[in-house]
Amino acid sequence: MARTAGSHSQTTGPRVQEAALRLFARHGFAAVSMRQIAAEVGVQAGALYNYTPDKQTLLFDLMRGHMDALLAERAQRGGQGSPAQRLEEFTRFHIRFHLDRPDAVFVSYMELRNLSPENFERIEALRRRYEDELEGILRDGVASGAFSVADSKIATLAVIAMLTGVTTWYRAAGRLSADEVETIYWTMVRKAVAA
Amino acid sequence: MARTAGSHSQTTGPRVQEAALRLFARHGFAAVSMRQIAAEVGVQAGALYNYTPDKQTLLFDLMRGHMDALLAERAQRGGQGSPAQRLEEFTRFHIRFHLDRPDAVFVSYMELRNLSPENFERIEALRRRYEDELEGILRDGVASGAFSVADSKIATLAVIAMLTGVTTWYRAAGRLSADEVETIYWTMVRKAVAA
DNA sequence: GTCTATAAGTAGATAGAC
DNA sequence: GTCTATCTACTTATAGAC
Repeated sequence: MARTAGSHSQTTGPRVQEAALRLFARHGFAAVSMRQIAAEVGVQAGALYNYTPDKQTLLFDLMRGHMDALLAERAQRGGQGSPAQRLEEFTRFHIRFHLDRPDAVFVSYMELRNLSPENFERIEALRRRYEDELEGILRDGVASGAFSVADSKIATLAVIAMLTGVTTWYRAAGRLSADEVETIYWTMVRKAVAA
Repeated sequence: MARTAGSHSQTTGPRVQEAALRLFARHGFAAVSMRQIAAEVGVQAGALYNYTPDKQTLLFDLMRGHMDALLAERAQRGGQGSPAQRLEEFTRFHIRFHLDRPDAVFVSYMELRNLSPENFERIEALRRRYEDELEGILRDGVASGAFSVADSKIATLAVIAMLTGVTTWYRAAGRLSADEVETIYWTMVRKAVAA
């Protein structure tokens, strides 16, 4: 039987990552034991060490994978058009990307404290690259007179905080579709930075 | 020598709470042991149990204390004036209150997962009361024609997420005073919900 | 109120059989 | 590649001396 399109891999490596992501999101990195992850996958704890040298690296790999996917998808969608068009595209992309990966978002924002200093710096560098793209859009809009913000860096962080907050309350089964949510947030972002 | 005004209590109970708050904020509830808290206070681990029945209750008391202080300060400042005036007051209050207590904010938003189900529900009820006040302001403004938002509940959560985000980057030693930050955020909030 | 000592259980990680 | 077994260290919480 052919593998179902879009189904998850049946090999153990990816299943370890999926189980760890789900458990870390639900209970927190420090509260989850390697034995719990192993039980979720259906192997014994010792077997996990075929796939990660230690628990810290497992966390780091999850977070780096999330940030890499975020930046890779941004790179694909070349920001074209006016600042307002680019801002709308960024806003809708950010919401959609984050709603599609609630566990990865949760872990990537909540478990920064549990990264070793070196790993923390690597993740922060990736996050800054993402923020810099939004700040560039805002700066361009200010330069062209389309936008007005007192401080482009603060506006960047404010917009991202507002948009990322969707993940704390959105449920796919709720009264609003992802598309409706995007439109509501885009209206607020557009007005907040308007000239 | 008289006790310095505003100095912390010298009794052990409050010092346990302060140490726990600081350590939970820095490393996370699950990653901090009772021994670490005791070492920070300067006693042995067993002595902590004179001040809390268990670690879970210690966390809950910290979070309830934070929410109680938040609601108590709101109750003092009766929301008077036009919706726009009340929204500005709420915005400035929220930023100031949260910047004054970075550790309590961090713990209260990050450690919800580590509360027992009963304790989680109690904290959530307090948080909803706070959100409801902002939603009331937004609803009143929409009714009077001063504001325009597509969905008052989503606008409430979006504004709070944006404002609370300040705590992730603000440093008292940075280039902006708390007052300047308040003004920048108020400008964005005002425009985002403007009619 | 704080101490020392300890109970009873769990943690991350490794060794070696299969 | 997975298992069982194990090492060492640490966990929360309690008991009883002072």
